Amino acid sequence: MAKSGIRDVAERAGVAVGTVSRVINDHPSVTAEVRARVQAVIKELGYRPDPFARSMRSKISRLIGIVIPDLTNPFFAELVQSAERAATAHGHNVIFMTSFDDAAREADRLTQLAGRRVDGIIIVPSTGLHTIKAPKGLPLVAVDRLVDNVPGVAADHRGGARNAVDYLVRLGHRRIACIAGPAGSASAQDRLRGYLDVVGTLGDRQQDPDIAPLVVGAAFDYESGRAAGTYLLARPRAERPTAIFASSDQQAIGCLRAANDLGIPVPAGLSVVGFDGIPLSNLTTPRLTTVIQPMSLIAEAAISALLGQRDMPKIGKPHLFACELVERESSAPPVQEPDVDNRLLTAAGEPLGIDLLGTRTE
Amino acid sequence: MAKSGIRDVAERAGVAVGTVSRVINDHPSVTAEVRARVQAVIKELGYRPDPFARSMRSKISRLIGIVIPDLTNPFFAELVQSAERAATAHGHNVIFMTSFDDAAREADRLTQLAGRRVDGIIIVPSTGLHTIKAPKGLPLVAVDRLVDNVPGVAADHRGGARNAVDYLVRLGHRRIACIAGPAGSASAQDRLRGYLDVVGTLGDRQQDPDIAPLVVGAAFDYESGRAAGTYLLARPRAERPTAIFASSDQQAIGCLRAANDLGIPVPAGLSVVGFDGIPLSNLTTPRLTTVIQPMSLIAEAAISALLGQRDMPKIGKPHLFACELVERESSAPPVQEPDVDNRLLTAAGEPLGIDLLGTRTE
DNA sequence: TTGTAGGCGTTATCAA
DNA sequence: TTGATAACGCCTACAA
Repeated sequence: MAKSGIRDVAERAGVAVGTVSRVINDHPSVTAEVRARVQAVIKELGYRPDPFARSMRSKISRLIGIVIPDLTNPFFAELVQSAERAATAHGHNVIFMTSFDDAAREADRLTQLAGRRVDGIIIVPSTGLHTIKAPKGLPLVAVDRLVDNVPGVAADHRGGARNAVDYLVRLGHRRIACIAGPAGSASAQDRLRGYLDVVGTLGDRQQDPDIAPLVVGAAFDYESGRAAGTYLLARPRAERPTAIFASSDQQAIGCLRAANDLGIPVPAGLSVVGFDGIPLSNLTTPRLTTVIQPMSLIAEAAISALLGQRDMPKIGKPHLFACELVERESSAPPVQEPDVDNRLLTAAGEPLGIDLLGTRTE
Repeated sequence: MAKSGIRDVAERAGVAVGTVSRVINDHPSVTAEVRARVQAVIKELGYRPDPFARSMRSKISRLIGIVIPDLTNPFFAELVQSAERAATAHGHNVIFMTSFDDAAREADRLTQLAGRRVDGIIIVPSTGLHTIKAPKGLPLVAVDRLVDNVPGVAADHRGGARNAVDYLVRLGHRRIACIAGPAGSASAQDRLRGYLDVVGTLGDRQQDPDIAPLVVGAAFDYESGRAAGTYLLARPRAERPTAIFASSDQQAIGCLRAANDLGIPVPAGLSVVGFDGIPLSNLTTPRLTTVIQPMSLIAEAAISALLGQRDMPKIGKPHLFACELVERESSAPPVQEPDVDNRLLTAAGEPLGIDLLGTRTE
């Protein structure tokens, strides 16, 4: 049998096509009796409305686009998975795209999505982007990395970072280094700010050079974390940080690796705290103390903002979700150090690559 | 200005709508001059053909669906990413869906995809599935986990496993355990077969009970790997395997963790070999010796089979891609053992959960 | 090569 | 509440 259309159903049910349409779309003004009859016929004929014809008229695709820089990042993978679940719950499907963290490609993807007439777009902006050329009239929400001209939802990166570093301070650490994320990432900047919030108020820098910020920039991935960790740790013990706050779990894990390569025991000789709360963070050796972002909450909020049209965050006033610090095995109080001449430490105390917070490159 | 349609373009260019359509679709029978003029107008007006109207007529959506069990598995994440890249290269977009490894949900997703009129579907079947109810007339290709009634492309799991275990044997190991994947996974079965291929021909079992297969089943994730590893290693040294072949990198990494928890040094006291070649495998401590699957090749092959319609693997004759064994730091020759009474080992030599290869549950 | 017109399967409008 | 009918934007014979 040829696939049946709405008119087949109408005819078989003895009603007009309009009525069938109303039944399909749950329009209130249909008698219960008629509705039942029509639905019976629909089931009988195995009728499935054609999404194209439908969208052509209604201008609604029930499709949303999601663009992320890199699915290899487990954090984004979790985001995509959660978003898909939420979208499905709202009766929508998801077109997935990767920007490979490239602004040009990202712009192209956005255009494609607009061409597809998606109902909305969720985007994790590519690094370095601070403004997005959104197709006119297309709901867009930025997730995780916030930008200036688009509504956003994200974790409270700054607050989370603050908690993490504060925790290290309470543990007794003073020489706390920070592996910052890429300079172009808004979330990386916020985490760095959180770090500086705490370290900056740590006491009198004249008295104790150790408490100066020690920051090195790196990409978010494992390997960059390892490189940054190696850089930070490859110096005499007296100059070496006793704790490292990494801007991502992947960096932190790379850091663990670096410490291991250098024969530095964690947490005995070094405390490491990560950020994100990817599943793996709980399975490393030692298990990673980290700041967990409530990913599924964030994804759901983004989706329902996009689809529900209510609760849409104002531009410039993003919705922020609190993070949770989980204390695991990679952090501990610093060990007693052999006497050292503090004057030798000045060099190490100098801020490194601190221009990360410099002017934005529009 | 209201968004312009094909007739606006036609009018503005002084041609008929049919001609414009022909230009859009690269139909050969259009004068170069006319084509140029039309294209100029298209650009001038910023005209974008409506995909719905277009698909409604042509029955082609330029959309493909991809359904995987779990994006949290970095291996699948890489697959999705590669597939998206390949699909984009073919002018298609990707609708992404998660089955959460649940057959019912998977079936529902397939139905949805069919309803969307996608041009084809790539699926990593959920565990335990050996046959797929494919929507009639919809090109479908199974990736990684092969099923009986659908064309498939995957890595040569069995060959890869064989190489890995063979490598351990050449290193001098005899008591080689295998952490098998879930019983329902075809790829897990193939890897187990590869393991058995080698261990089964290892010599005279009557003479040397050590060479009997030692298999324990587990899910593919970290935690299951850790549990399985703990189970395998929590016995007297003399009965303990000297090498473990895990069916996934995640399992292997969990295993590393278990070994560490039990104070067993790797590779000095235990060799571990994984499977998949996820990025993380190169960043663990120690770096993991593993079998790398050529994911992007596999994804590309799947896409071009689906879209190119040529090179479509025959049902029952899947396209297999060779894996590469990379030797890293988690494997080494077994260390000299203290004398032990071999007769005590018989129990450990018994196959465990070997029914993994039993009859399929259709 | 180009123009014309019919129809794809729905939804929306307007009467009844 | 229901029915009839005109769009929706495009493709594709078929005719010129």
